[in-house]
Amino acid sequence: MPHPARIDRDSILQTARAMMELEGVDGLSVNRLAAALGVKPPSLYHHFASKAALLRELNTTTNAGLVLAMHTALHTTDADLPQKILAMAQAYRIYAHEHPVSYGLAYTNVVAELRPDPEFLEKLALMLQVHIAELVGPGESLPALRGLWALVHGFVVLELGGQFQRGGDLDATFDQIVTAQINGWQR
Amino acid sequence: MPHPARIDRDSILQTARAMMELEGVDGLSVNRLAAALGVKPPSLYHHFASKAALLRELNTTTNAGLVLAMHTALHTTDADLPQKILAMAQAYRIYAHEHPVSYGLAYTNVVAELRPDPEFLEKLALMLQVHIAELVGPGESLPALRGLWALVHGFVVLELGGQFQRGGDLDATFDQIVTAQINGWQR
DNA sequence: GTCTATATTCAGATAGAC
DNA sequence: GTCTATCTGAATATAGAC
Repeated sequence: MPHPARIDRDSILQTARAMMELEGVDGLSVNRLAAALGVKPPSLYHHFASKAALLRELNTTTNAGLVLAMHTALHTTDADLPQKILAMAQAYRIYAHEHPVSYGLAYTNVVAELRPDPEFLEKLALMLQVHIAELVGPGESLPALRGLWALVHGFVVLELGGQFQRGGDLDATFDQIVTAQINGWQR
Repeated sequence: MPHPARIDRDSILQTARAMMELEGVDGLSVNRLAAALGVKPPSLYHHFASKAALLRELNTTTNAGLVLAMHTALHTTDADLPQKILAMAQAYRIYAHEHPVSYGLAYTNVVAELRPDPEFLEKLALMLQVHIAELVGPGESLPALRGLWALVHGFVVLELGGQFQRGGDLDATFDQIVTAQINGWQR
């Protein structure tokens, strides 16, 4: 058998993700990806229409990972409401730390072309919004959700970008600022 | 005179910035920049050692612009402390809106190579921290500063990235969440 | 200080044989 | 489904003449 099937969508995505995390978004080229898979570049185009399509799939995976992480955090905590929200924020941050390059691809550098299925974004958003609504009332739940998302996202991006140059306990800071944001809405 | 001086550092930076804002970071290539300046690519290398050096200067300009915008906002407001902090946050956001691509280059995609002089970052940080310290006390001023920065940065990046898909009055939301963060620290 | 000309490398993508 | 072979284009950067 000269050419048995050696790759499929999953193995491509997995390798692409690993390569991206190791060498940055720019380090992920079609040529290099093919080489890492032991295959020639044209083969990849039988599985993905374009590089953009591949990146879009990677972003979908990232969002699914975020949703799962938060879901798990939520259901392994039976504390009060503010604690549950904090637990989800922590899970989000941890996931971003574990996949910094993937997270950056999905949420900074945002090119419309690479935006994943909006359905996933809704899922992610609603999961948090439900609990926030309990805290601040349904009328304020959208701005409150956005404030929390902005806070968590901003913190993660700044710390991953090395912008907090004066050190300090960033884990503790994260908990403090999330708590402050929650408290600020409750009064 | 066959070859009079036609460009200098300032004109290069100005044109580079405009080109970047119009066509994105990837639209700014050395070749295209030279063409826009009516000059050939090699000429640029007499003014900047590399493309990275040029981008680093652009980032320094962005940070200087942020500092100036916040400084101006601060000194044209004589309200109480929370209002002053809000005014600075608003000025930061407006500046980012006016230079979205430059802002993105400076604060997302952060490659160490392109990081501007840390001195500017300190300036930017201290300006805010002084006022935050009055609000929360000096001991908490660093985490509080970081929380505010994360919130503002995160909000700006998400809105510029088109991630707030459900519409709404984002100006009002911004004021609300910044106020919530400030209130959360005051209790 | 700018030019012409070019080196070098790499990108994403495709045609057509097997 | 994978291959060989190749296209096309663009990128950053440099040597050396004027």
